[in-house]
Amino acid sequence: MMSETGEVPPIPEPRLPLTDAERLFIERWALMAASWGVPRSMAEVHALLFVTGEALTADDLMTELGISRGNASMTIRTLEEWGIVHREQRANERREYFRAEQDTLALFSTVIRIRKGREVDPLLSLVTECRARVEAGGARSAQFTRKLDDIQLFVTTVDALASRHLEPGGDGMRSLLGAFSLLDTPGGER
Amino acid sequence: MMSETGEVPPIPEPRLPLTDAERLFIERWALMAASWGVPRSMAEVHALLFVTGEALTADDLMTELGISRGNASMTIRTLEEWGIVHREQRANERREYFRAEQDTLALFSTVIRIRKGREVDPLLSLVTECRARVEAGGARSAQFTRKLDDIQLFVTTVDALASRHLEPGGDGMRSLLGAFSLLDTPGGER
DNA sequence: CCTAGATTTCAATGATGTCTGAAACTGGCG
DNA sequence: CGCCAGTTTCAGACATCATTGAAATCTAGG
Repeated sequence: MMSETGEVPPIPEPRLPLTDAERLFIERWALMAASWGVPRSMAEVHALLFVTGEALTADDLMTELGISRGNASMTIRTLEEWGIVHREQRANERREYFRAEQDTLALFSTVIRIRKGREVDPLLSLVTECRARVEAGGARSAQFTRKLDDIQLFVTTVDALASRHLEPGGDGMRSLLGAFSLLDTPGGER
Repeated sequence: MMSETGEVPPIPEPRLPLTDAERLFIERWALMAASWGVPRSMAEVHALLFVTGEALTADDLMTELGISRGNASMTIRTLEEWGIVHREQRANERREYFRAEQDTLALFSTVIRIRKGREVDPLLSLVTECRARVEAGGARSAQFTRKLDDIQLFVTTVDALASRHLEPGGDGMRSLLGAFSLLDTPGGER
């Protein structure tokens, strides 16, 4: 595929000389991913794509990060499902290239949306099911109901916020951060 | 307080007949804890203490949840460090009782504060260290710097919010939820 | 100072989830 | 039609982390 012309093919892929800063970023990003419940190698793949902004092949990922082909494949699929990595096809090229979402705030927005779905939304069905089973008679039922009310208050507020500012396409994240700064300036308490 | 008179001491501990709703709550809470990075048995212990609101002994926890003494001990220590469970000493009683924070929103506040420390704050040192290493010359250095700027914007905003509304003692959580509802009503975009 | 009830610690075990590597699959090209 | 570059799948190896249980430690009372 690169022997097409037969002349001066000395530099096959000048895409990937990483700087020190970039390497550090990848390492730390992967380390943090642990406390996020994200597999290390998945975080590495994403960090590499994110930080370079380049379109890379599966082999680039494998050699640069020292992971297996199978791992790279499955990881990329997941990243794609999350919507933070996209496939690209090059003319006259069989193999696929992968590129990461470059808008940092959109990335955070996506991550938060996914985690809200995993970690906050289930609380709502918890509340619903528990409500269906509290018998008014129980000694602790009043306290319990109050707790359920508070949980629901929390979840619905987060929900409203998310559906307003965290929708897939938009740049709602930036407006959300803006709104927060406004909240901060008045200096209401203490 | 009920064996005071010395007569009819037939029921040693009437603290713990759990209702169906309470049992369900504990089960689900523990299940969700998995996606939170919290050990299952730790979530169970906390859920039991939280949902009943009673002061329970280590043995209560062990028999009700079917966990070992060692596990109960270490788990309680951690919950104590997080500030959502407290020890109590009863007069004329050697063994300790444990009781959970009962204010639901204060609980969420604590959880969010802890997770921010684990998951958001490290981003700041990542940014700082990376900045120290970007050489202005690199081909991608401009893009990289922009990303670092955005990450820092995100972290500092979250930080400001947290230090204003999520401080240990206060009921800042309620005011935060209130502020969010305000944000929602105007209906700025789309 | 000793004893007994209660708690903490920690090495060994068990469970859970990630990663690898080889085999199966896909689709384009000679 | 069959080969080849590339991609996906999956069973088993491996690593990580929670949990146990017994031994060490602690503390109040005798």
